[in-house]
Amino acid sequence: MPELPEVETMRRGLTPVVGCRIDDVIRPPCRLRPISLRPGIAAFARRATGRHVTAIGRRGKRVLIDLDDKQTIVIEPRMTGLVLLADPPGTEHLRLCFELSADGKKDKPRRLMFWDRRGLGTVRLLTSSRFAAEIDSRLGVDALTITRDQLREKLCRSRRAIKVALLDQSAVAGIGNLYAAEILFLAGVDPRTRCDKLTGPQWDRIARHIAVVLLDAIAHEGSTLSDGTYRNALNDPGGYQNCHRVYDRADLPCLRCESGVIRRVVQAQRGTFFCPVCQRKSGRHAAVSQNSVSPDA
DNA sequence: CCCCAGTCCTGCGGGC
DNA sequence: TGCCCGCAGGACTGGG
Repeated sequence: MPELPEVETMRRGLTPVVGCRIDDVIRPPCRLRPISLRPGIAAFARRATGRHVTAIGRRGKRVLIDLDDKQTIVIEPRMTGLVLLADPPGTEHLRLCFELSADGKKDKPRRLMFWDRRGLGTVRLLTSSRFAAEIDSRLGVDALTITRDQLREKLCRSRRAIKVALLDQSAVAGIGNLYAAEILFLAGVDPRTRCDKLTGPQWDRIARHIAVVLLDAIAHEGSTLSDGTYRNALNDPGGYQNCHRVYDRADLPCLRCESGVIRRVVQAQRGTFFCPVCQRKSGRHAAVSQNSVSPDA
């Protein structure tokens, strides 16, 4: 499931597309239900064809492709979407193709593809005013740059559990289910703790470990789970799955304390993984920062 | 406003 | 062996 580190890795792999011209936008034949595409394919192709790509960006879990007339293509991979320059894992889930040219420049990609096994992903072509209305106004500060004070100000009055609040993209953009679990583990905070009950030191540790975990995951090029779906733009898997401390480790011993057993509970209909020993509600337990399991050790 | 449940979707694995 | 059902969850919507 692409979260911020996976989408950032996609973005970095897509930079060769900058300078390319979009020659056509094609929805390949697909027996499955079509993904959400706005506007429809005819208007999408008409508005994008002939435009040059000026930048590849990212906001939260969305890939942004800026065009030379201030339009932006916004791709949301959601659960299983991939943005690829290399050939996709298979053609039956290929959802959208951008045909590219580069005015004789060598080594430029000829196609950019959106592949999505489950089809929950979306692709939109937005004008700058629509971008402001649909992206800027709805997403919080990007998780990679949010400060402790911004995070605390945004959430400290909420009665939601901190794990649920971290998934709210209008508060902080980019954290999903997997990284929320890893962040709260390293911060030593029980994921069920209400935001309005968190102490100052706990906010410090949460904010610090948002950056620690996301940067470390980007350095490993994201997490490719056991279903093998996630791939970067060149169809290569990430490596951070080998660094997970709690996610998908229910009933296994805690890698840090070795006395706790990782628990799985359900919060807001999503699985939450945590160590009941290392992550106590009292907050008395120190963050996991001096241990070999931790990235900042 | 705040928060939760339901919805979309496909592939996979457990149970029978 | 094969079928069915439940589960996975990001983002949005509707309702309490």
